[in-house]
Amino acid sequence: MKLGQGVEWGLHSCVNMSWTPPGEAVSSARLAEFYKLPAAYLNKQLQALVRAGILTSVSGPRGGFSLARRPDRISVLDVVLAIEGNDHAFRCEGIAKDAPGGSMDADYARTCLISQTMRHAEVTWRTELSRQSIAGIAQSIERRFPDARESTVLRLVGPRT
Amino acid sequence: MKLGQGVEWGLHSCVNMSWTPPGEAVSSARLAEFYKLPAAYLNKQLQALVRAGILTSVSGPRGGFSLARRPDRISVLDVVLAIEGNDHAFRCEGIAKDAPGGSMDADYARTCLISQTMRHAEVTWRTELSRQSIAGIAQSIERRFPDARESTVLRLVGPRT
DNA sequence: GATAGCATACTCGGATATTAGTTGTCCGAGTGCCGCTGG
DNA sequence: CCAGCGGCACTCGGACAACTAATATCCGAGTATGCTATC
Repeated sequence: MKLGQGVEWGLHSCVNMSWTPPGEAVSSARLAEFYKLPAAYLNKQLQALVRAGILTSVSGPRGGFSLARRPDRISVLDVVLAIEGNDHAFRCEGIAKDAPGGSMDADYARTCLISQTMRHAEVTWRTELSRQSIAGIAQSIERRFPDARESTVLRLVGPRT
Repeated sequence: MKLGQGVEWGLHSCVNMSWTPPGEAVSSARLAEFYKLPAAYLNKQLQALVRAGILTSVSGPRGGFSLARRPDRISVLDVVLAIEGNDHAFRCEGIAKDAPGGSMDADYARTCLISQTMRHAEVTWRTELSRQSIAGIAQSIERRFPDARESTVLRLVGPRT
């Protein structure tokens, strides 16, 4: 059970983009320099967020990424599923259907108690993540580090002219 | 976010072993034949459970694996962690310590709100799994399929002489 | 007939290939910006 | 001085390579079993 690095990058990027003024796009190169990350790979991860409808992207100069909807409408779960894929963590291959008494083959995921247990635990995990939104995290950060927002915006979009 | 196949095999094997008479060991070959699985690979997974203290193993004829403690003392989480490793799913690399205001470098896992959120969700997942025990699952299966236990034991240890 | 010794078959355990997935890099397509040219 | 136009720099997007982890397999170490030969 391991999550890809892109989840962390995607979440941080979304929080940062929730602070940038609307209409201003942030390029992946800028975000990558911010965190000292490989720019092209970060770009690749953000592409997944675009495909999931979380971000919008524009090409060309002054282009980049920006949130596709209000940050309080983007849950942490949305970002995780967009990057990791929405497959279930516990892949029940239904091995018991090959077992001797395997006449109960219909859909093993329901009848198998082990599968049910694992699925239920994963549902609680997903529910917990769906409760937290990008906006909520951003607010918590602002409360704890009052100048985080200002310094981040300054570094990302540069000093406003 | 993906769990290895060994988790499913390990859980099924533990449930089956909770039904076998105490003192009787079950070989990995027998379990593998039961589920139509590659025997050597299943053996490898069960080795991890032995290292974690969940199973005990004996070599030689009439040898095999058996539960190291009462099945109501073995949680699903124990099996999952034994096979998957007890690392956290969300690897917080502390990317923000490279960010401009990165003086808050001490231990980023605590101060980073994103890390906190992911960790908290994982804790609920683990808690849910720790509530379920091998014995509990076995009982539920027995309730739903009354003859599951008998047929399984018969198939695993053969007809008792 | 009983017992000690021995070959044997069976088991786990770890070392070793093979495959899939993640991580990282590169180049092309598209787009807005800037300067140049002509009126 | 102003409008139109062409080159250009910058961006995303997807295709390609390197590396890591999961999957699958094989052979050696050890042990209880069952047979055999001897007393």
